[in-house]
Amino acid sequence: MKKNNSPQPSEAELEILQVLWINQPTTVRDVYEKLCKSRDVGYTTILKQMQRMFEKGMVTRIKEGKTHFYKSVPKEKDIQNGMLSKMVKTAFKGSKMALVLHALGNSKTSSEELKILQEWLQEQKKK
Amino acid sequence: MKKNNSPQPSEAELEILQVLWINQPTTVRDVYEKLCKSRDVGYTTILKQMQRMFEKGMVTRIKEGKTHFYKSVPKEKDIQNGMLSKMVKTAFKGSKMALVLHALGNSKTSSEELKILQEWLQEQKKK
DNA sequence: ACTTATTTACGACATTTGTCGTAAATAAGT
DNA sequence: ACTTATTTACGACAAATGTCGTAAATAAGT
Repeated sequence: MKKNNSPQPSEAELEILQVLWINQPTTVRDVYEKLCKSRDVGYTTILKQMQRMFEKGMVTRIKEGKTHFYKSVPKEKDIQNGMLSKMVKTAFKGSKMALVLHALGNSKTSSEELKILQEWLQEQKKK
Repeated sequence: MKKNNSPQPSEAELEILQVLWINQPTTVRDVYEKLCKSRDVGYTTILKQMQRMFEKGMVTRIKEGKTHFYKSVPKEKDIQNGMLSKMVKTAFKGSKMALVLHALGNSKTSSEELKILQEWLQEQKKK
C-alpha cells in the first residue's frame, strides 16, 4: 500500500523547497539570496519560514559552526504527484485526462513537446 | 491580450464553486445539502463562506423572497486553467510537459484514455 | 582581546481561512 | 394573528500563513 501522506506545502514553502531541490543541503542565506532576486522579501522571513518547516518535519538540518544546513524531506516527485492528484480530485472531478487535456490545450504545445508525448504513447502501447 | 486574473479559490471555496457549476443559480441550503453528505460541516459555515465569496466578487446573487440564489462568476475552465498554470510555474519549473507526463505516469492510464490522447495528438499534427 | 558581521531564536502582528453560535428578519403553516 | 421554521447578518475564535524587528549567540577579522 502506498500512503499518500504528501504534505501540501504552502506557496512560500514550495518556493523554498524548490531552491533546496536544486542544491541540497543548503543554508538560509543561500535560499534567501536566490529568492530575493525575484521577490522583495527579508532574510528573517525566509529564516522563520525554514524554522517552521523544520518544526513540521518538512526539512531536516545539521549544524556546522553556527550555521544550519537544510535538506528537504519530501522528494520533489512526491510533492508534485501529491499536488496533482489533489487537483484532479478537487478541480477536475477526478478525471486525470481532463486535467491533461486542459494542460495541453491551455497554451501552445510545441512540436518537440508533441514528439515527447508521441513517444510516451508509443511506449505505453507496447504493453 | 488575455489577462490571467483567475482568482485562486481556497479549498472550501473550490468545493462550493463545484456545486455551483453543476447547478447554477442555487441556494445556500442546496449547497449545504450536497456538501454535508461528504463532509461534516455546519449550515452557517457554508453560508458564511458564500457570503465572503460574494464580498470578494467571486459569486453573484439575487434575492428572491428571503432567499439568495448564487452564481459563480469565474468559469470552471478559467479556474482550472489558472490553477494549472500556477502549478506549472511553481511546482514544475515552468515545464508544462513535465506536469503532463507526471500526471500520466502518476497512475495507470487506461486504453480508452490512451486513445483520447492519441486522437488529440493526431488532431495537433494536422496543423 | 575587541570589534564587527552573521546566524539564530523569539516574539509579534496582520490576513486569510475554516469554523460556529446567536439573534434578527422574513416567510410559511395553521 | 400567532407560532414555527428558515434564512440571513453579524460577530467571534482558533489555526495557518506571510511578514518582520530585536536581541542573543557565535564566528570572523584585525
